[in-house]
Amino acid sequence: MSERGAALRNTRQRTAVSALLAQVEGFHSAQELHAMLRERGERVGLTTVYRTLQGLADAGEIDVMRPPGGEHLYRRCSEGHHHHLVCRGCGRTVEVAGPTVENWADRVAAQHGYTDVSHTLEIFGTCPTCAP
Amino acid sequence: MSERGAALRNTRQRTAVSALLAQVEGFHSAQELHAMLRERGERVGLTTVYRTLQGLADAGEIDVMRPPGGEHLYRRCSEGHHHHLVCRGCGRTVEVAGPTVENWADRVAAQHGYTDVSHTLEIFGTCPTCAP
DNA sequence: GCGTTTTTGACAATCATTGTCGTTGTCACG
DNA sequence: CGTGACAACGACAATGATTGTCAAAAACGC
Repeated sequence: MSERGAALRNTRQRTAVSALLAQVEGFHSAQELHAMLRERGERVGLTTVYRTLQGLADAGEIDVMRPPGGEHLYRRCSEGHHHHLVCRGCGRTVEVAGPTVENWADRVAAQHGYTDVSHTLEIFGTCPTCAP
Repeated sequence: MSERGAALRNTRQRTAVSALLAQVEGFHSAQELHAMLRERGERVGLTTVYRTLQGLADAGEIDVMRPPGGEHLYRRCSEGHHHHLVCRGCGRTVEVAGPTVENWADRVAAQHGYTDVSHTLEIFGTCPTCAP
């Protein structure tokens, strides 16, 4: 077990998960994605779906959101750093980029002497469609 | 104040949890807090600790953080809205308030027609002490 | 092809959190 | 001060997402 380059192998399952993520909209839980794969006739184990998603998340190819509900949600997102504006009602998600926040967070952290800074930010609200 | 029906009753257990939170520093999980109460000789059920913490969180008297690790962490914080700058190494936490972010988040949400906006923000970094 | 190494996947295990429900303590009102 | 209604407690069971296990299968380099 060398810590050296993982050298990820191309497998049918990994391809299937990536392909699925490229097609679906919005956030989905690992279990949902697993169910979708089964509907499509792809035989992929739930364990593998979890591991593949973790790998993709580590590689920065997908975003992970951990809503209060409990399940982790995954989504294929645009490359750059960004955040999410999520509707409480229908779950519709908008990607938002904010240099303002990035700078602010970095500056505040620096003021306290913190280095190697990262942050997580989620905005929740009610979208026009779901408003009463 | 109003008729807000909760009508929370004053119980020994609730007092104990509040008192403990007023004394400890930093974030602690429900299980940790429960263990501390037992050490102090307070007999409080784990279920009650969970429910009390939830109640306090709903009432806005404590903050909840859900780190990737999985456990929910609770902490008694200052009243106003603020965020946390947490050290990855030692967990030391600094409260930071940022009108900048609040305004930005509200504005962005409004631009997309979202109402009833809230947000969560955590900043992670390495504090001076833990830096190499 | 061949052997090595990674990956897979069915299943069990983990573990924080929530539900249950009979008992107990509080508080309001008489 | 007594009493009754009802919230809160708490031991335990249940839930359910995620992770660990490990033999079997697949991929890749040669």
